[in-house]
Amino acid sequence: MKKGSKREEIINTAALLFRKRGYTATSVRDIAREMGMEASSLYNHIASKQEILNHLLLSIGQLFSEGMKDIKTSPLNSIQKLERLVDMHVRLTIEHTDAISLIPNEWIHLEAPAIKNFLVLRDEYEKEFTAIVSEAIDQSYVKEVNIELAVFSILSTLRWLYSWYSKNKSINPIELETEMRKCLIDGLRISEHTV
Amino acid sequence: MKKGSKREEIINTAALLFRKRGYTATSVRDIAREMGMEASSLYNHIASKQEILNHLLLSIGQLFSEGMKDIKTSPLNSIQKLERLVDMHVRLTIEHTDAISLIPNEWIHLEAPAIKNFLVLRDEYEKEFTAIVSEAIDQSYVKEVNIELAVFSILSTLRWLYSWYSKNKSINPIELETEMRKCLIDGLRISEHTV
DNA sequence: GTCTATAAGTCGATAGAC
DNA sequence: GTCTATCGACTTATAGAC
Repeated sequence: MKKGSKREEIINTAALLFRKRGYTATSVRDIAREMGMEASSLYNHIASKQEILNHLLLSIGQLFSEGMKDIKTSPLNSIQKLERLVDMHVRLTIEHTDAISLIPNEWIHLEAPAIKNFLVLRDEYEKEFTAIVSEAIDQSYVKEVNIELAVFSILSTLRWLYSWYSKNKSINPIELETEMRKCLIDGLRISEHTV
Repeated sequence: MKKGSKREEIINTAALLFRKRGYTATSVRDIAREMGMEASSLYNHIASKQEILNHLLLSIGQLFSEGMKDIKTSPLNSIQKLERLVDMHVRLTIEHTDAISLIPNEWIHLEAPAIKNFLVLRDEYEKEFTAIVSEAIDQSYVKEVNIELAVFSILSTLRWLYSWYSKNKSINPIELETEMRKCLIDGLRISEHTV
């Protein structure tokens, strides 16, 4: 496993601590202790604690934006795009568990102007997600539901998947994608027509 | 609207601030400012900041436990119980939005022994929730899915509902229950047999 | 690039006057 | 029950020696 720069090590260490204790409750000294150095030494590699949070959230936000763009511009139909979105969340959750854990809550500790950049990225992502669900309804792949609530429901689970994955790392990624599509798109109930 | 005691006012004010800024980033002085008094005066009504968090999380946990007990011991069948659980989350979210917002993340800031009490309540609740889904599968109301992942998926959305509701308070509660049951149990996809 | 020392401020909580 | 004053610990971040 290739080792990153010391800066990257610090950022990854911070991500783990931010996930476990929260951004505010994690001190620069905590990060330094975990790195085996003094707090002041960290400042040779990072500008501030805030910069770490900013970097983590905006870089993971970029990954989601790029993934969304690829799926949106693909030749897949709307329901296939929806399935690919679920798969992308599963894959990014497995690859960037700690950074992703900051998305639901810790973004509130971003300062201006970083917080605005993050919220713009998030809003754009949700709009594009909503457009795909809307298209799936128009094309009769999906039932007529409250679209905003359906998108919220799917994204809530996908954004929290990191907490489930943290405790179940041995699951096969393909199986996780399959199960998530069942839970989020297909539904649990056995329809009366097929019983 | 009946006004509570000053202690209750403080706790409700703290809940709102904890939701918006997080427990750690909310100072006792912040709570006092919102109450229009000095920080030291709060201590005539509460023992500590930690006591507020403890009270909020354990009292809301009690409400869920009691609701679960009522549903579990009811004469409903398993799929009806599952629907009632969704309804209960919706109702408690509407009635206790701020306190419920602390469940996904802020419990990590509980100290011993309160944190253990909270986690015992939560684990019991999840076990009983899982048992009901399991029963629904055995009785062929629900498809054969990864039970733990399905429960996680449903609870993720229900625990995050407070954030959607905070921005959409005008929705009719009955409609919200109906839509959540569709998203979480029935599924979005139109099955091939019914098209 | 790492250290020691420290600045400048905030934290939760308490003492004691009124 | 509310206030002013304050304690001691902790916070992020910087200065400067090596």
